[in-house]
Amino acid sequence: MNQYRSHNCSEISKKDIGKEVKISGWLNKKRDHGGLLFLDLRDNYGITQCVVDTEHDDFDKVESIRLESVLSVTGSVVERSDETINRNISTGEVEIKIKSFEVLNSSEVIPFQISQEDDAPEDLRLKYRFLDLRKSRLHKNILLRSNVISAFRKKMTSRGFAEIQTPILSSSSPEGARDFLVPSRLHKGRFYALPQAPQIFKQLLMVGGFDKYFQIAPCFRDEDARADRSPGEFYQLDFEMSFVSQSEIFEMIEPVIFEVFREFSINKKISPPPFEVIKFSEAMDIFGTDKPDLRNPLIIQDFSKEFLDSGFKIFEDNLKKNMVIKGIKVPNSSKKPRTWFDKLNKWARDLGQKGLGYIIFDDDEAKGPIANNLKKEKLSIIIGNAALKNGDCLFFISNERRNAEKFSSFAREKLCDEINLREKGSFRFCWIVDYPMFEFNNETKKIDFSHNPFSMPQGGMEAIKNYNPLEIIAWQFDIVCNGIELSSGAIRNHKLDIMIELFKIAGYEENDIKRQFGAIYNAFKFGAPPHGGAAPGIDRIVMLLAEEINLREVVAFPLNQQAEDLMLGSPNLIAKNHLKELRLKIEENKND
RNA sequence: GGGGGUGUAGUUCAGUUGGUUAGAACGCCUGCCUGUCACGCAGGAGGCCGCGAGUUCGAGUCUCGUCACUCCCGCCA
Repeated sequence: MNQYRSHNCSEISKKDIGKEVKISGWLNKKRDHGGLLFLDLRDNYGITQCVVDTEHDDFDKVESIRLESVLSVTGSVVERSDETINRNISTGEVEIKIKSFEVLNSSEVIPFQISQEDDAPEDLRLKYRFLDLRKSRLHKNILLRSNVISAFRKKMTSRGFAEIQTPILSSSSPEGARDFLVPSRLHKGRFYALPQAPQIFKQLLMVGGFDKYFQIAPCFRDEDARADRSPGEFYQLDFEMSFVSQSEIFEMIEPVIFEVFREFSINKKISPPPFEVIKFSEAMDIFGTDKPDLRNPLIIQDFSKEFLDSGFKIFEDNLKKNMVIKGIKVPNSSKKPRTWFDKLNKWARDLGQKGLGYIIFDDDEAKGPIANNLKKEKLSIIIGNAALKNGDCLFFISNERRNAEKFSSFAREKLCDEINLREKGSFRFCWIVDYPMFEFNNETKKIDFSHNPFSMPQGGMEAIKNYNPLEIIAWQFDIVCNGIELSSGAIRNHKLDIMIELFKIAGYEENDIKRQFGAIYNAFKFGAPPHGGAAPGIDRIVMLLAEEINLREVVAFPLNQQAEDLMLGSPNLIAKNHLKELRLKIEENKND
């Protein structure tokens, strides 16, 4: 028999009545009746109530044990009377009458409550993460994460994917996010970099003939945090396949994701495969973003044409300045008080817009300052094109295209929540496809890669020869769920001549590729198979499944927003001799 | 790098137009209590009101600065 327990804290039941058992765990709660004392013992699996009364010689000692101490209890399993059964816990029909006990490790007074939610500040929770992890919500999240990862492993393995590790000490890449650097002791002045993703390695695995690769891959990016973006590190279900088309990648991964969401969510409506496919350009038009939340029924329409020569001076002037006019129709809003519209207007101004104009449609007529200034025939065209019905409002955003798209996507979300239109209890997946290969950089006035320089352009060399670079579409795609980007992927470019042409467009010479991406350049001269893949973000998937809005709630030991570990105190200062060995010197700056 | 929010007891919060000794709940300590499971009852301890200036007869409250945390923008091919 195990030294510490015969059962865990969730498994003792009526069938054990009369048995002598031993359990160990944390003292979750005490209820002291003076002559009678109840102790709830908690472990990873559940809670068991133990009871002791003054007949026991060590009653006073038990009474004085502090919450969250670890103890083991030996005693007999006793049936509870009907009126004292606790239906909330699995062991609620029985309790343990304590014969003997041992405090295995006592606890000081805890800095925040564990047996009940107490909204402790996050920095305190992070400092005492080992206590925070005992709380049922976080504990469940971390176990969920474990189960999700394990399910992904099984599903990928059963589909013939090989799990292969790639290096953590890798080399800095010139494009993309800032790297974390690791100084080399053996090579003065040289650095490793932690991989932003195993991108190059997985492509080289394809060149190495492995056909189907996956990995639960840590990725490191030295960029600022968001609620859904951990600073420092995060995990992806990284996978890559040879001899596949985009649609075959979709067919492979859709059921994997669907099944995981179905297995690990309760009572949720989940988009079944095949997922909706939306072109990037279409998404930008309708949603103003390439990560639309499809639970939000509102859509964005363009009204630039309608406002030409319309009589509404402000928008006419904007159109002359090459701006656009976007509209969002919102149902059930015409009866909102004036203050509601004023607040929305203020909200828009706070976000740097000139305002948020609107037409109210009620009693079969359009009202409000914009409607009053519009020529009649233009107004009826707008009403017709927006299909306005009584009760609707049509909100307008006017700005330069990029800005208008971005803000209208915010407005679409804001208005949806204002009217409470968001579909509840569902996971809505879609693919965003056909990303442009290049984009025009307004600052440098040059053409840049818009997404991933290693994606295959649709149409291959023909497209490069026959189209304006900004019209070239890449075999590049994202998976989006409820407005969160879960994954991006691509059919990779495995042809060196095409790659050289693409890099030329972006202003690089062949030698630049050779120098910066030497391994790929080399490998693609020796028989690279056509290949492609993607990398769904594990943290975000678990976050959605756990219904958390912050990534830190699904990571066991997260960094805070400033990328510090408040428990270990990292990043920390390094001893002089350690630095010396690495031949590093810290430059003191007066401004620091 | 920039913008917003928050900062009062161990924790969550209240604190009036600036005005006596800064309150409550939970937690902690002490006592009472033999069927609780948010146990109950009584009492007690616990405060650099984030920090620093300033205005004022007087600042938790007003002003400026600063720090911490958080959300967002930039950034994240």
